[in-house]
Amino acid sequence: MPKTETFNRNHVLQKATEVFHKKGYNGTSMQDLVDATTLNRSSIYNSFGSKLNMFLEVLSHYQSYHNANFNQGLANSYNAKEAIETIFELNLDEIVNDNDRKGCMIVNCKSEMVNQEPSIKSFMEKNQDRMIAMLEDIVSKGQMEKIFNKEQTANQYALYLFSSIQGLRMTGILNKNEEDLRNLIKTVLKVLY
Amino acid sequence: MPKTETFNRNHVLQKATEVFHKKGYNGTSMQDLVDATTLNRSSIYNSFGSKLNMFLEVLSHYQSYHNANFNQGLANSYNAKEAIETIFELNLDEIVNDNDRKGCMIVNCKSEMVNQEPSIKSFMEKNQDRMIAMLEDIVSKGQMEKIFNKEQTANQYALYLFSSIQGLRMTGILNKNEEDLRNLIKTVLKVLY
DNA sequence: TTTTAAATGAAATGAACGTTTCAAAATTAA
DNA sequence: TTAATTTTGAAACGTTCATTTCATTTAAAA
Repeated sequence: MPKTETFNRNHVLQKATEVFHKKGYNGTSMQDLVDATTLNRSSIYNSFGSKLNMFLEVLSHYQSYHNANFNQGLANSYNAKEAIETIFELNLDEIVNDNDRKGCMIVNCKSEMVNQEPSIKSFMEKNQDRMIAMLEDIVSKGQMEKIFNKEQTANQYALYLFSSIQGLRMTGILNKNEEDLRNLIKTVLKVLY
Repeated sequence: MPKTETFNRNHVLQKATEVFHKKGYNGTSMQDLVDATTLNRSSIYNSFGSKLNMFLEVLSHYQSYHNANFNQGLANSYNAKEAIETIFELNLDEIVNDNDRKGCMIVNCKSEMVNQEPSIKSFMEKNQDRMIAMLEDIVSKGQMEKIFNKEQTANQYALYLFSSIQGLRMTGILNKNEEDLRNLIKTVLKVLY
């Protein structure tokens, strides 16, 4: 009986992601989203409820796209050392290909909205927990394989790596010199071996 | 002959800094600034020209306040190791005392505006150059004193430290556990010794 | 005291903001 | 074809945006 949703929700989210990533939440207007998605203003509100709600979906979309990328990289890794190096390599790729210096959308959003919007704060807390759990898992395996030292706990190293990734993403906004960044990563990882 | 500027420009900048730091550039309205400074709307435009121009002055104000803090810390340091530790300690203090999780205003602004506003990009490039030059100088001294190793150049270590500070500030937005952060800093600095 | 320029107050500018409304068009299942 | 429901278009909502205007008030230098 009903007319079913005709537009491709993922495609719309992708277009919305590009705008939000480029301009940030407060810098993006509803008109920007109408233009980018070529959806009608009413359709956006019908389907997403509000600008904030759409942004939250966009964040999840961006996050799962990233995770898919990471998981594929990790699946192809022989051991913990390679897994960690893959994570940093994927981040490096994103930096080098980020021609308009947008940075990581999740890092940007954390800096823009955590202290303003509880739903975003909660998203970021879960994101951090998940990231650290994943890193801790890898480090832990590396320590059992004696590839990584045990001078600090896997959890401590995980927080260190999480912090280093954020630093790398911030640094990569202005410095996209691949040699510099590879060296930076090398220095970051040295402490594990 | 003329009536001279009666309001305290530094005090006004301080109040404006608090708003911009809390809400970000796009999240701050002219009304917010009128309320915070208790200056008249016209006076703000007379004295600062535009919102963007005021923000640029605010950034410099924030930066020089920071530099003063850092320089005092550095002046009291016996050697390069202490100097670097002081820099991280001062950042840790700011994180722990940042009750509303605003993060570092310069990091936030970099993530919000570098790809949108050329004047901000230029500010951030200069900021980065200055920071790295300062860090390189300290590392270089530490290497001469044989307190730091020479496995990487002073410039490479400086970029690493710059990146680590940004990571620390991003991490400190959600994680303000002092033990965690001290451990993180310890891990960051280990590679130098 | 007069001159000069800055600070103020309050209102207005027009554009943009996020959101709502609702009738018309489109599409699918019965 | 009919009934059900979503998408669309376009306009409008009231609010807020950054900025301008200008007459008035203030205060210091001449």
